[in-house]
Amino acid sequence: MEQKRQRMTHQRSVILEEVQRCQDHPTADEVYERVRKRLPRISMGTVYRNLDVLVSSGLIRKLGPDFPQMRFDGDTRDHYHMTCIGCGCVEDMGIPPQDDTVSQLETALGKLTKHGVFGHRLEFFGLCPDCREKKGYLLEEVQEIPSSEEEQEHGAEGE
Amino acid sequence: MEQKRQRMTHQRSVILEEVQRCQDHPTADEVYERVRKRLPRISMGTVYRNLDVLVSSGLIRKLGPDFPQMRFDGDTRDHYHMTCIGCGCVEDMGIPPQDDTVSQLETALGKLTKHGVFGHRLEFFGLCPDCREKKGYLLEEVQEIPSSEEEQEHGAEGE
DNA sequence: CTGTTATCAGGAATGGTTACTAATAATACA
DNA sequence: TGTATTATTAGTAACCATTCCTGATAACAG
Ligand SMILES: [Mn+2]
Ligand SMILES: [Mn+2]
Ligand SMILES: [Zn+2]
Ligand SMILES: [Zn+2]
Repeated sequence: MEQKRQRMTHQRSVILEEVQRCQDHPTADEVYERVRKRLPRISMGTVYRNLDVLVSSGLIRKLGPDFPQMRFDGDTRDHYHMTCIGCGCVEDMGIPPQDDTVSQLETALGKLTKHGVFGHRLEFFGLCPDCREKKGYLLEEVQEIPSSEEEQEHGAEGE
Repeated sequence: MEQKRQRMTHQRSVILEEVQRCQDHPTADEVYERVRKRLPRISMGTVYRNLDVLVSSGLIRKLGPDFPQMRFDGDTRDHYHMTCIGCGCVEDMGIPPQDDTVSQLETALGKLTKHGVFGHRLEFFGLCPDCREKKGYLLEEVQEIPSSEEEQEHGAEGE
């Protein structure tokens, strides 16, 4: 399973340039619109394909829904969730959040409020008990799937 | 604009029961499958409609992508983002995260690692400068849109 | 009961994304 | 500098989750 080496096409480099140019966070169709001004014949599929290539080679990052489906929770109390990157299931965190950490976070948030921030969300990624049992998972597949969620954000840390 | 008062239909109560029964976090189609065992003629549209009604009346919660589109970032350095609940844009947080808060968070995370957690994501919600300018926004529309993102999760706090 | 009308089932439409295919062009190397 | 190999392309169809539309049904106020 050797990775086929990839070519630098005109389309790919233009897409990269356009994503890097501004410091905003364009959606795929916004990238498409920008690129189309320079390459009027480019297709949406090419944009999506190259964005993925660029993400997996680390040249850009993907922000976005980790899983596209909405989920519902009959428990309306405040609690944290862990999304399993193995199977995509969502579990309540068995361990209650460290209160001091959270309150520090909220204190920091308070300072940010005057800058327009008034809410946050903290979510966890990991492996559910079922997926943990299927050993070797961590070593094999984990690197592939979450090229978008694993190391993606800010504070995400490897073990 | 008085809200039309809602009826308690058989379908609605069954959907509520099924979401509340287990403590997992079903997707809409999983709810559909469960409900269908009791109401074989129910339709997917009914499930979606009622899930939304139940969410907005506070009986259940919605977890899920706040915005369904992926976004891309040409800046691969670690940094936080704020999603504007007014227009949906994503901005870099002007203010760097408080290091002590983040390190505390990661310390707490370390403890969780042995429970299968090995990553997290922290994102912020707020109003971008453009939307902040359109005053009254906060008072008018904010309550409607984020019935799902505003107070939804764990640590989300009002100002 | 009865009239009003919120809600229903069914199906079509939408939006974002991915998959397929024959044609094209980037690169290794002769 | 050709030429062969094959990754990549444009275009289009398929996909999936969700929303919208319709005439029929049923909840419930009076
Ligand atoms: Mn939960
Ligand atoms: Mn950014
Ligand atoms: Zn799992
Ligand atoms: Zn905005």
